[in-house]
Amino acid sequence: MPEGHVVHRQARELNKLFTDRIVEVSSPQGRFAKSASVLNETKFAKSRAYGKHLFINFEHGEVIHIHLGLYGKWTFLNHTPEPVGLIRLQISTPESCAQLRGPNACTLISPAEVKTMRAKIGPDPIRRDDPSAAREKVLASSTPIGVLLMDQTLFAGVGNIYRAEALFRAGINPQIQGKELTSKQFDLMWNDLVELMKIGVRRGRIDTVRPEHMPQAMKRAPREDRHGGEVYVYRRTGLPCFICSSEIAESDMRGRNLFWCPTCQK
DNA sequence: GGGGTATGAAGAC
DNA sequence: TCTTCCTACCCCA
Repeated sequence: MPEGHVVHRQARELNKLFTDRIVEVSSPQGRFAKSASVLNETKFAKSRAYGKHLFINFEHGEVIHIHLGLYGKWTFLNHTPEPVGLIRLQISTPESCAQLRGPNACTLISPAEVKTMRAKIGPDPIRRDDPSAAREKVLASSTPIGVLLMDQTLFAGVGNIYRAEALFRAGINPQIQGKELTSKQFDLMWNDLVELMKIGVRRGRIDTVRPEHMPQAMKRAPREDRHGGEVYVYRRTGLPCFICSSEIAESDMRGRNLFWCPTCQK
């Protein structure tokens, strides 16, 4: 259940384990079996992450496109066990094994299709892409900024947690239209995402609480969050804001859970 | 054992 | 805006 930082980490891990290695490729669950058999015993070239999309290149130009969706998950092991659960894709060498479960997408695509997909992926804060085009679109949009932040053509790799946390840190109400933001606010938020997501890639978790608010954050109930990081608002509904003590609010925004502080994000 | 939930996004209306 | 897809895990009985 990843946002962009996780996918970038997975791309690195796959490269570490398999780049330039002849790999076994299989699909124990069967749904990717035909493509897997084409790639089996060929050389793994390189994996790359763009936003939440992962592309794996093989020696003869074949590419696997993977999108984890809500449930997708990679497991990395130093041995190849008997399959447990539904494994869509397994890549292995005698020393390493990567198992993919529950992806939204796992397909063999052509270089031309890679190009088409890449064109639809917007600037990625982790790749330090140029956000100029996204800035222009956001500042002209009558769509709420909370919706725009989830638009992968504008903010590739940003998901529900980074959305909520970036808006909180900027003191911006999620309902505000894109065009109500100033250029400066956009840049501050973009640069903040660059920083937050860089930390996310390094640590493998989402931490957004500034040092001065950590004492309040550490006082919370130990079971309060299960996503692993220290955050201001994500899944803290009804709990006191670390800055103003107001209750964190939750609502539905276009089918996704939205969290914010009604006081700090007027 | 069943129901609800989840860090996502495409496609049908 | 709604439905669908994909899987594991948690909570409750």
